[in-house]
Amino acid sequence: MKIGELSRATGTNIETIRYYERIGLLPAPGRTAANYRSYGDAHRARLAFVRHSRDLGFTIEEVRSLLDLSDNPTRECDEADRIATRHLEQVEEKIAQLSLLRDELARIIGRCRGGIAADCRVIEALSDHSHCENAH
Amino acid sequence: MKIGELSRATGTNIETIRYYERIGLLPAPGRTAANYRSYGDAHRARLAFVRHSRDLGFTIEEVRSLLDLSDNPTRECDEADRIATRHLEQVEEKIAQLSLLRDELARIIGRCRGGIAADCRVIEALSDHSHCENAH
DNA sequence: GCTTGACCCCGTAGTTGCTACAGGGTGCAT
DNA sequence: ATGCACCCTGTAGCAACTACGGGGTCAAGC
Repeated sequence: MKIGELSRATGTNIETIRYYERIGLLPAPGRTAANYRSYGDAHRARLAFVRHSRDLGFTIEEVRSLLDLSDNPTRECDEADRIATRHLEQVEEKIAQLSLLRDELARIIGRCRGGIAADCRVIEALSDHSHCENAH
Repeated sequence: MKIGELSRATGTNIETIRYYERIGLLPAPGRTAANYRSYGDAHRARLAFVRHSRDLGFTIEEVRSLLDLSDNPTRECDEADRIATRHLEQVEEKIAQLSLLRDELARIIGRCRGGIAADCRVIEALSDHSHCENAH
């Protein structure tokens, strides 16, 4: 298939596919006589793996390691487990941070009664960190 | 005070302070005879406002609008409220997304029993989106 | 008086993960 | 032959910094 078809099949921007090839995440495919990229099922599966991993929030470098493991199926999978576990920890930490943020924002907004900026609780709260309840 | 002192006082990288000045978020301060930047309390307060807003996740452009309101205290504060409310919605959406992610990751990792990559559930789950329970 | 070190200056390039051109070629239908 | 959709390459842009190279300034210590 040509790049446009692969793009539609995987929900990936064409520019992104070429970008992945450039940084060595996807192998360079064969070319047609007209120098068009020509992909097969293996390419599609690999790109799906990449997209799925990226959607789950893994960095490009993490995806590279995971692909590497996937390419060498006799290797121990400790590393995949380690990468995923560390990522899960990061996601959990991010959720905790954002929850504090959400509470702080809700508290700030809740105090605003409209009117002019001089009396605005949002502006005031931003000016003075000491009004905060959480560390952020 | 000089830039290093302001940096320590606000917990802001020196390069970041110069960057904020370059993009017009902070006013250019006076200079000493040796051409060193010289800051006063007003600068420190403004930078604290910026840092606090950035810590709360507002974009630079949002901070610009909020600073503008803060500089013009007779204006209506509807806009500050609108910016903060929209931002709160975005934070809540992000938390919801990350929570789905966390569940999916936990589910994937929970299935891994160690061993070689050929049998690794993490790799398998990444290869095949159909194993997922959530849309992401 | 001269060096050492901490601090400051500027301008530019790098980071992550794409996305968007500009300026061209290809392939098929009308 | 001419329109149109599709493809190619290479480079530049985005956010929000961060790092670097190559210099100037200033007080302290020998």
